Amino acid sequence: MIAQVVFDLPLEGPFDYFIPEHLLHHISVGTRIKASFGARSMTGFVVALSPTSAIPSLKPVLSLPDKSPFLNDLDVDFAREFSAYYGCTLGEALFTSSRNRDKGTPSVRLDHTPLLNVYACKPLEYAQKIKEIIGTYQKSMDSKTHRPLRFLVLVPDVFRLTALAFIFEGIDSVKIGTRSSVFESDARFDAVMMVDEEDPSYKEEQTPMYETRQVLLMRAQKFGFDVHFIGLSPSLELMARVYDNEAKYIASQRDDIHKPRLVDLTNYKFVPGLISPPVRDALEAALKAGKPSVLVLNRKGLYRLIRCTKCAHILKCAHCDTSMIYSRAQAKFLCRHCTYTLPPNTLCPQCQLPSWKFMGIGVEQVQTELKKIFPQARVATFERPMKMTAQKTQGLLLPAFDILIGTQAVLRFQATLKAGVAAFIDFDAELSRLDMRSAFHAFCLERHISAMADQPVFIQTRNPNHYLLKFLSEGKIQEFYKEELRLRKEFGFSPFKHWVKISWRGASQKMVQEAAQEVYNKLTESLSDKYVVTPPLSDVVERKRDQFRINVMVQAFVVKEAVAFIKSVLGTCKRRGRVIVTLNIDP
DNA sequence: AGCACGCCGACT
DNA sequence: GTCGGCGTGCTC
Repeated sequence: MIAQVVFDLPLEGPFDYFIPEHLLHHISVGTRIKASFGARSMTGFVVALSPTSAIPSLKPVLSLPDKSPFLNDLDVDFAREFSAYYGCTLGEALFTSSRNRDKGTPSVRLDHTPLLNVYACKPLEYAQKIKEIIGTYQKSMDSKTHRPLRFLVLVPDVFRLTALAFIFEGIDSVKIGTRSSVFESDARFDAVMMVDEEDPSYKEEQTPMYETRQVLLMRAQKFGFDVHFIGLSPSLELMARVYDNEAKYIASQRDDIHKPRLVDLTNYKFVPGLISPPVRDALEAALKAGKPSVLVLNRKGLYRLIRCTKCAHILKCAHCDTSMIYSRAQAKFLCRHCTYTLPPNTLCPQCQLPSWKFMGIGVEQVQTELKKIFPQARVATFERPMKMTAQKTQGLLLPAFDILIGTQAVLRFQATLKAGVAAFIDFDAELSRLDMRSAFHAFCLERHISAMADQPVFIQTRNPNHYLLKFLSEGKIQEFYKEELRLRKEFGFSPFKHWVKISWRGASQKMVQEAAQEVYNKLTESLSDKYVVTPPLSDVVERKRDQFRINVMVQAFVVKEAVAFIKSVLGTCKRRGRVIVTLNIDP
């Protein structure tokens, strides 16, 4: 008997191995095996069994690392689908979907049409909502014949993991996990609940760059379990399903999030210009009432640009194509993409002077201004420090404060912090980002900050006629979804059309350019009318950690078709030593 | 991907 | 003379 085996490599395979007599009855599709591959010994997955092989001389399966099969044929089926969608090999798909999984738990399938529910409610009510959903399953359960109920809850980050783990401590019918736990979802769970499914943390940023919601929906279809999405600002992908009657939308009865209050900055001339009079008055009132306030400035609490006053030279990172930023807290210059830092007494490389001018605004300037206006107030700042480990961050607590200034990182306190006043210092920065999702991101941020405050949130803007601000201030949430979906349809974005981003990176700019150009030429030659293909273009950050980056975007109706096409073209292209190619679906 | 093989240039 | 850079090709 021949085992067809795949490895955790960018090689399609499969590779044939003969099964020695003594292992014959222990090997099936999904079994993990050890075998020699080229000059090294590797672990692989059996993806098929065959009596014959076209390869004349075969190596043997050496050993089995597990007592029972690690995965089964259903898992291999799923991995096939996953690899076709995300453009990785079957081996890479099997290894990613098994990496964080308990040993010996191949997937279970039920012939059941999955229920898709979308619950709109506030973060404070999430735990309650999960309990309610569990309650409905307990009610409808046949107590005599049924096994114990089991639920899987997916959360975007460790903060919500620890918060929910605390609430559900000792309840072993509920398993809580982050992104990679999605691969544990199968019919052994009566339902899978996904919290804040629009959160960007759900997107894996390493290959295969999967989107957790997409994987969950793929698995629900394949394995037949119910899915309940719980969140305050469901994604457009999900709402499109709601409008198409593929998912049921259930709004919380007490949907008491206030409409925001717009502060049109063009109506005010105030010095120095960060806190407008209406926000200042509201903060003063909150201070008198002894209530905490939250100010959001979604820029790291640092000065954004450092320029020499003499020669206008801008201080840049030695390894990335970005300007350095200054941290008053750490008292040094930082690069936001790598670990490179420069001491505060750094001289201008051109004129050897230490006379830097700090440009742009950050959390620290707001803090300075507030201390002038309210000298008696306790002002705290919060931002996500770079390169922070999960353990460190979990232990991070807020000091006692009257006014908190923070980036969107303050959202990690949304389950516990209740603010009197909440305000966006510069909402326009959210809207002007070079990203087609910027309006939706701004919408999510506004909804979550609003839900933290017990009075209408202030939005400082110079652009009050932006459609997002119009809809928000009029409380027309569904209208915003419909407009955003209309735009996505018009410009061909998810969920209507999809974009595959092909990225090249490497130390040699020339080699990266050549590699991208070769693929672009072949893509446009062979099927130019079926797909829209953008020419090779440098990434927003041209060089990151000493690597040059170039992207090509391919727009397509059906992701799997486009991915298959792109992979076939990549296969015919010259393989350049130190240029790395990656695919990102709907980046 | 990673490892071997093989071909050139630079050194004890 | 040999060490080591890196381009090429292969892995059942």
